Amino acid sequence: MTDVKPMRADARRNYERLLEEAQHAFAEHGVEASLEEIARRAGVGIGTLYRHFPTRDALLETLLRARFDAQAERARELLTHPEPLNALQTWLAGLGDATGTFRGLVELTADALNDESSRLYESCHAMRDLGSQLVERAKDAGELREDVTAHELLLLLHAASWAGGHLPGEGGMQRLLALVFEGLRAS
Amino acid sequence: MTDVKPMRADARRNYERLLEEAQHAFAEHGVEASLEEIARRAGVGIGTLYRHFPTRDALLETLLRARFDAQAERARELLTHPEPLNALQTWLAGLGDATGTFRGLVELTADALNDESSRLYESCHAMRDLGSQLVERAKDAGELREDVTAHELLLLLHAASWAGGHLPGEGGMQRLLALVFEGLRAS
DNA sequence: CCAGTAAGCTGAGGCTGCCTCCGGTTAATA
DNA sequence: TATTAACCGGAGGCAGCCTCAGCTTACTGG
Repeated sequence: MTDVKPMRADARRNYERLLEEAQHAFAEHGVEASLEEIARRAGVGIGTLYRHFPTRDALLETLLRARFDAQAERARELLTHPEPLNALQTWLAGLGDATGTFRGLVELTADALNDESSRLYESCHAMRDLGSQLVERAKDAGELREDVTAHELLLLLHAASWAGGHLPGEGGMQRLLALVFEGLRAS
Repeated sequence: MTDVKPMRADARRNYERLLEEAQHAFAEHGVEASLEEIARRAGVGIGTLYRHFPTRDALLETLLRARFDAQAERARELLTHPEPLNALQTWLAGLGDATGTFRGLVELTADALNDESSRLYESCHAMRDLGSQLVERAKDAGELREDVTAHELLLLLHAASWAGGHLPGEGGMQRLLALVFEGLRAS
């Protein structure tokens, strides 16, 4: 079906240089990094960047797909963890770390969850499904309130990740996520 | 001390036209709305906008200061509310509504909380202090866990507000805030 | 009422970034 | 080695940011 012709050698070279530089640029300047700068650093015309990645999202998506897959794999492992709620929390924390790598990435992924036409929506499909299974398992075990949805939890995670990015030190997200899971009321 | 000379009549007129248009523009397009567009709609050269508001933040701050004051006033009222934790939650919800009016505003205010040199930091000082008093009161009443700080709570509120803005319908923030306050564990 | 002047106004211009398009280049193929 | 489809490059049009030098005008005191 989708048996793509192999790329021409120069094309492949440029494609890979672009991905490298994009990774650096996004890590350093956030998801709004200048595309022209990326092309420049890759030693390639701006037109070439657009040929390979027609939109900024397409570029990001290519960089992120591997992570989504890894995150899905992690969920599969955690589905056999003896403590369902802990497993869920651990998984969410990992996801939070992943979305914290590029400044501004959380916004993108949060929006992607509500936009079925987005490329990112599609490419994190498997991951989301496995996340939902973790949620259901925690509910079935009576460890998680029944009225909360996987979608809401994912959003809460994104919120914690977002907030962590707006805190000076490291590990803010972990602390906030813990608070959310433990609750705020005095025991 | 700060007895400012009264503005020239034309200056005052322009200043007010600019604020009006800025309010519209930010409400419609979020905090990244085009400043040139604002100047254009106000029937004023771009230079005039920059004369009155040297930065985008200065413009925003002028628009927001009144809200901060109102929010501080609200906190003062709630300090006498019979249920301290409820009072705190109510106050936070109000604050969340306020930061939800302009798209992108939450990011700004969250950052301002960590940047003492920012104009916004200063201008929401009184409001923050009163918020802290609400937190202390809830702790003293034994309704709120002792180990959470006012700063963390404010950040959680911002997180919920942020997330609410990334949810399709209305009232997402309220729901998420409630979840955070009630906790996630099954009862 | 008028002239002098500080305060205020303007918008061209330099910069950066986005994205498109088409003439020129080159890797693959036979 | 000649052919050609695939690929590359970067000029150019657009929009937004911000500054600055030259012009205009509201106030003032006489």
